[in-house]
Amino acid sequence: MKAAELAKSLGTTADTVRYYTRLGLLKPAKSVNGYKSYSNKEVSRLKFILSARNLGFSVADIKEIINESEDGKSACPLVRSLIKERLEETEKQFQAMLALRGKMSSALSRWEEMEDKAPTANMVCHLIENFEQIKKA
Amino acid sequence: MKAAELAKSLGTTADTVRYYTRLGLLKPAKSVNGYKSYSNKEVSRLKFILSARNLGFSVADIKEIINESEDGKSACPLVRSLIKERLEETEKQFQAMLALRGKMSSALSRWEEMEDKAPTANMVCHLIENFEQIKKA
DNA sequence: CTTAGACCTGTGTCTAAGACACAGGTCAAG
DNA sequence: CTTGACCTGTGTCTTAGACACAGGTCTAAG
Repeated sequence: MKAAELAKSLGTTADTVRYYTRLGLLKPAKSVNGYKSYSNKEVSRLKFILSARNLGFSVADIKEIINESEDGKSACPLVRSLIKERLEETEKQFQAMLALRGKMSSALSRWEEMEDKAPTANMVCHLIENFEQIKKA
Repeated sequence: MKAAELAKSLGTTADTVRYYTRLGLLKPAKSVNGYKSYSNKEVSRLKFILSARNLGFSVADIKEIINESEDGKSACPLVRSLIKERLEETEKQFQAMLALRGKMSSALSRWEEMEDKAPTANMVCHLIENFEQIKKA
């Protein structure tokens, strides 16, 4: 099985397959022609990686998880602790995006009623430069 | 004014100042000793950049905006159209994060009641591997 | 004047997770 | 045997700075 076939069978790209292979998450055999040859084991391995990515784990997390399981240990405790961390990060980013979205949207609606101004020596764009101040007023 | 002074006066880092300088957004004079020397014009320029970053513009956007204004044109139309784009992107990312947060949080709570399992030949971690399926059941 | 130490410099490299470019290899149809 | 479609591995690029590092500057003490 070639990289592109594996990729297509799981709905991802050959570049992604090659990336995981470069990192050592997939370990294909070298086929005769020098191409990498992926077996059924790689299919389920990739399926696992994609599921984990989908749940918010980083590739580094996944590497750690796989290493643990390859040592014969249960990865479950690690998995639980990692997702706790990732969820906290996600929550922070989520709040940040929420705030940003509000700011952007309020800027957009305010700016639609404001006139254009030419730049001056100390002003690039009055829309941006006055935004925070106006807000306070 | 040295990079670190400029940075501190606006609550950012010297690395950030140097980064913007590298990109040509700040154009300090060369001081005698070879260090870069920032004037008051750079202070207001940096203030502008930080405000724009804060509103969700990318550094590339800001470069574009500054170029427009340095051509003597009003950057306002560009600014409005850029923020519209950025807001749409932010909205998409926001929805994605919302969904991800929900998925992660539901995974976490479910996994806390599930037992550890040792890995098998075709299973790295049953928590992850069974998550989507269980959800459907 | 000298020296120590604190602080600063510019430059180069690193990050995540692939996407993209590219020179070249493979392979089926003709 | 050749054309063309598709594939390969490798190297570089992306964001917005952070960090490392060898060395320069500057102030205070001796």
